[in-house]
Amino acid sequence: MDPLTPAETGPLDQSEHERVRRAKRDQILMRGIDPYGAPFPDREPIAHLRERTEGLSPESLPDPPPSARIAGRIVLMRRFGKAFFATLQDEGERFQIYVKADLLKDYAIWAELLDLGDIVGVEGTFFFTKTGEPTLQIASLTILAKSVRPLPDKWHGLSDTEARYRQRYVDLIATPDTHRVFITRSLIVRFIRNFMDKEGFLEVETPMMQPTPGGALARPFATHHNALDIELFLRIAPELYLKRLIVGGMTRVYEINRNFRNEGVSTRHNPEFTMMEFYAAYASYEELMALTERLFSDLAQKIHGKTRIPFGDHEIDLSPPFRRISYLDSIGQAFGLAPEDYFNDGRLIALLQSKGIPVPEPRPGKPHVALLLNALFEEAIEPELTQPTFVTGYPKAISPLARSSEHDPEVTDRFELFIAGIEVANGFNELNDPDEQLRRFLAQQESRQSGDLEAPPPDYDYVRALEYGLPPTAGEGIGIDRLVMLLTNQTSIRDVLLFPLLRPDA
RNA sequence: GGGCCGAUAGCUCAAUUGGCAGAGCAGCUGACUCUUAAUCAGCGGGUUGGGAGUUCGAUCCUCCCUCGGCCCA
Repeated sequence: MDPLTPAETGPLDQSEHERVRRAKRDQILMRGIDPYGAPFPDREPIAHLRERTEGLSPESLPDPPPSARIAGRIVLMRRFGKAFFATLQDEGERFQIYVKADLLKDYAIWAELLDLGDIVGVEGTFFFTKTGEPTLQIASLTILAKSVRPLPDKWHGLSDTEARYRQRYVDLIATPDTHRVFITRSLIVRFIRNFMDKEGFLEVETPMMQPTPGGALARPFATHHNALDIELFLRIAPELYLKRLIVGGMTRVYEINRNFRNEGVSTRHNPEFTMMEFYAAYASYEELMALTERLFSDLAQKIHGKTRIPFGDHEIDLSPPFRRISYLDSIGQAFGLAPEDYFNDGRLIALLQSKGIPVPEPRPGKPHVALLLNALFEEAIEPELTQPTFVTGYPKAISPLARSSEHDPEVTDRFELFIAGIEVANGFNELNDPDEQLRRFLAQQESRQSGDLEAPPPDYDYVRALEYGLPPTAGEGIGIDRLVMLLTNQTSIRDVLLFPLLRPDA
């Protein structure tokens, strides 16, 4: 094999380390050994070997001792003259192996040509070292992949955040905690599916590419289908499709999948994120709040073994019931505002000014009063939403898909759940009057035409579905990434996404 | 979009007032058959993110750009 030329390697730089490792790889090759080995079947996961040998001690070691066949990446190596210890890592778990010259054919080759980062398969017998470390004494060794790049520092690992996100594979090798977060993430999602199934919900999958994006206020990503020659949008929410299913007679449905919103990135936002949406016919949003409390406390039990969990500098108590406050009344109480002034623009502006809070500029398509209320809410209420809190009683003006309350037509039967100041869930009684829905769509279209790019276009087929009759239905969305953040104590969404969106490397 | 901070060897980090760019790990050579961040002796390794400017002289000061982090919108 001819060495690659710089023109061929392109942006893949070659350090001295890499040249040395490539030379070692070539020496392995020259001995007739494939440095990128064949499959290694029937290997036992290291975690399993650990479990299997857990109860053993040097005194209770059976004769003959257990044997094992494991594979993994060499992450530590301690060489002596005619023997070496190495630590193999497999699925984030580590196990020590001991290789002796008088027990392994070709010992000299491996002692010379193996590097940190190489992946090997080994067979040997279990024993305890003098210091009591469970170890596998190796009788055969196969190289499965030669690594030609050096690993990060064995002690400090990879701490450069940018490198951790761009080269997640290296982060996963070097940072066992990263591996653990994503194992936990998988556990959480599986637990939620199980929970929803037991609650009688049917898991469904609805289009991610939609001709008419809707179900949320956000700018979509646009794409194009060549064969049909049509414009399509990556979904901003599955909402309108899921409610079509309720019209069709599926009474309880849920979907866990990706949404895409063409907006900025932050510690809480990634343009693609995972959401669970679910809808329950004949139910009310109060039932969903109760379900959410159960789900969250069960999850905390499952992941932490208790409902008080650490997050950043706080301890969050996820045992039900969660605190409930009213959006409008909490603002009213915080600022001494009378209910008849809740929607009084002039009064709200005066209030903001007297508190030295910047008065939000009117924006196309948004009722100004909604922006004013939101400014007050963010100032006085949001900072106090550390412990789980359901905020209810949102004004109709900021809830275009929610049904108006029977008691007060100005507010909707809606809640948002805040934990650690993060909005993790949003649910409401769905609007099922087709004519009212059409009016709200048309109002959004007007906003759109006056420049509000987040207002979705009308979805006439959805209105037609409502005309067939949508039973009274409660629906909710739970941000899975944010929930995983809470349960794994990660304060940035990027740390619970394997591959967060970054600007391409220069 | 705005403010603040950061980018130095493969990795983790230093570098005094602007004066020869260093250490640990990793690598290479040698010793070592129970180490575990192995140890001991020796050696090599840099476009200081990119560009421009000031200066006798720039990792350091100024400006522009790229990428990232945190906070704000």
